[in-house]
Amino acid sequence: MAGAHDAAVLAVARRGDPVSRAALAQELQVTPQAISKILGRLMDRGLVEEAGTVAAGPGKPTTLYRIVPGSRRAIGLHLTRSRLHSVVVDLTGEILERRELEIGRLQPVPELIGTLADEVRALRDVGPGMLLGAGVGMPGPVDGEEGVYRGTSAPDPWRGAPIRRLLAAELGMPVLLDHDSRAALVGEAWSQPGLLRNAALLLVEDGLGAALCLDDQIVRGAHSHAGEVGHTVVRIDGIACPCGRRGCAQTEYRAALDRGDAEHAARILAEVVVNLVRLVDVDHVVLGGRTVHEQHEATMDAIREALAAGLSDDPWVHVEVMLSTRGMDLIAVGAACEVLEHEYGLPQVLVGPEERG
Amino acid sequence: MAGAHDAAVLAVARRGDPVSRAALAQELQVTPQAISKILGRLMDRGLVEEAGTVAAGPGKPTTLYRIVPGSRRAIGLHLTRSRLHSVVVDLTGEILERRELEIGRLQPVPELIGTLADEVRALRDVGPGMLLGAGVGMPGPVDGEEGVYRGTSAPDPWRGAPIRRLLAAELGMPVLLDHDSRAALVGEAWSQPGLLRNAALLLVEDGLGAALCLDDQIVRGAHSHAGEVGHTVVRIDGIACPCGRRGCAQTEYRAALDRGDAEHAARILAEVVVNLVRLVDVDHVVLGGRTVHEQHEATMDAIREALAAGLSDDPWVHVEVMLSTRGMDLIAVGAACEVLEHEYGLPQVLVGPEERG
DNA sequence: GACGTATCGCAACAGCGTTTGCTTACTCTT
DNA sequence: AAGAGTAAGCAAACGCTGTTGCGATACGTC
Repeated sequence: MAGAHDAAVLAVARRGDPVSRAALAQELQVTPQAISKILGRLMDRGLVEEAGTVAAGPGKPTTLYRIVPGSRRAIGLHLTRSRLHSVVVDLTGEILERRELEIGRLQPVPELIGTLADEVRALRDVGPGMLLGAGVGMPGPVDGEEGVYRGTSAPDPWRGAPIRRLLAAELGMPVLLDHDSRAALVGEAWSQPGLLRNAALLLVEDGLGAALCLDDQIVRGAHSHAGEVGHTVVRIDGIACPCGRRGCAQTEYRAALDRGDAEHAARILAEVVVNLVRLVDVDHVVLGGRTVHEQHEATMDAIREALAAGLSDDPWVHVEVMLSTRGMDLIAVGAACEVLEHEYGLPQVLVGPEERG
Repeated sequence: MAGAHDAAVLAVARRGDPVSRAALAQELQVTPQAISKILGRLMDRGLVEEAGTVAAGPGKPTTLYRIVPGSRRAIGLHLTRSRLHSVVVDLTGEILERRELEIGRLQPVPELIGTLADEVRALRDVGPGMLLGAGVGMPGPVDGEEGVYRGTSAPDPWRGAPIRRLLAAELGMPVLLDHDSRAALVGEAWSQPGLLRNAALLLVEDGLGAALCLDDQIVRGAHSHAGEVGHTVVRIDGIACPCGRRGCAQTEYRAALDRGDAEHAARILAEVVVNLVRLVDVDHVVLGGRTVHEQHEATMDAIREALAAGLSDDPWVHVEVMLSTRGMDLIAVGAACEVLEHEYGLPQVLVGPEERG
């Protein structure tokens, strides 16, 4: 696990307040001496710096350390069929600049890559620090490992496009591609380290998506398809869905909205959340996405109510429901944070036989 | 990650066929020299032995190694309100002996501990090898970390009982406690190493339970409650459930069975499985438990059909549906395998800030 | 019997965290 | 002002694990 402790120290530093070696040693369960070596490495890389000393009683005063937000940057793109939303963020995930582009028509893949590359180039020189690369978040089935948009069975010019490889070749920098909801959760977790060890994010845009983080690991699944919660059935024999089944959450939700029944729509989201909590037992649920943002209070109330009714009332099973801290930038910031996470996050756990492809 | 490679080598050896150093080096992505050291350690502990040589062409013939099944043993208990099923298994998870005990009435906790301990003592001296400890699998909310039966809000003499601590004290050996479905999945994964990297197990006993393994990690969740799939809603506004909500899978399933509609019952299980696959994207689904065993063919067909209908038809999203390999011993064997896993499995991943409680 | 080849194993080395002992820097007491 | 007490930090040695280099061993072929 090379770098696991380095990443953990960086995660603590990202919380904002300067920290002492002793506090880090306490939190990571290693000796202060090991923290010295870790901080030495991080300072050599320019990621961390000294932040003065505090004297609290007798003895040598404690040296404090803090993260250097401006030492690294990453670019994040949120791609949909109609718009392209772009941001540059610093090492802590704070936005340095933001761009917005309306896409008039469905571009063929080579043109799309050009459009994406132009946006990245426009942000390339914003802010200080080393630019690590660009992340792209988009809806629909995405293979994050391969960096390919899988698409559905329906005809689609983007289907099967190896976006990561093409864009990386075009730009000459590292590129990551992921599902929009997973990107969003990575972004939320990056800026609130330690809080979302076991969390789910529900993304309500045109469709309904989810992402899971269990034991500090983002769940991608066997085929990188985890989180397709929109076509989860909440009402057997319910409304027919284009996917061929009946009673899918996404279709029921949209039908309720279309007939003006916001209350019932909120209730469907609530049932989805409760089902999800029962299955994987997360203790934090984050809501995000364009649609939910408009009526978030009512939706959150409905979810909290359903959780209270559906779960055991013991205090040790409390589930915190919260709104995304990033608003409309949620996915673009998340895509950028995937790049940061890739470089400076906890190493992916992939042990066991035939560990790497 | 102390012992991660040792555990991985043991996992490969568990598959049965003797293996060479070169093959292990290839599979674990380490040098043959490292495999030498790892095998040396494992042989010192008696877990592995040489298994002859084979000469395949010019050069020094390859030495083969195999696991020593009789070197270790573990005891597994499957506890329900009416029965106690016990097994001893060897290091590979094979059953050495099995016992069955009817429990006439609901025993108070001290008496229950005595009953459990008696069964363990009866199996204590069966078979060769070092006895590692005992595992207990039981239905209902169980806190595997703490080894406590949480129970529901309903009055229950077992509620809050620290079974692990009490039984360990009584027996003077390590004891593990876990949810029945999680134990079952650990058992299945132990005897088929490498196959169930991303898998779900659906356990159909009196209730409906599930367990998840994602990226080779058993999912326990924030409160050790993961897998409570029985009270997942599959039909909003459906049949009233004792849990207070309507349309819970477990209640709908039982209602269908009670009115003799086996086909609809199977369909409900199928919807649960499809929902689960969509959310976490597992590529293996294992079915187990008393109830499903009687009609497994019909149930499995229904699930396969629903998966084919509900999932994209692309070949790279195939989901394998299989029946438990252990029949009625599923949970008892799984509980025993939790002990083996605890001792010789991949180390639990718990990195990051405030990593240990 | 000499030669090529593949496996095996010893020895030195490298990364990372721990242990141990000493130095530094500050406060409090006399 | 000098000394005692206390906490933080540094340096070197060590342990564990896997890697690299090189020589030893065992087999086939010419």
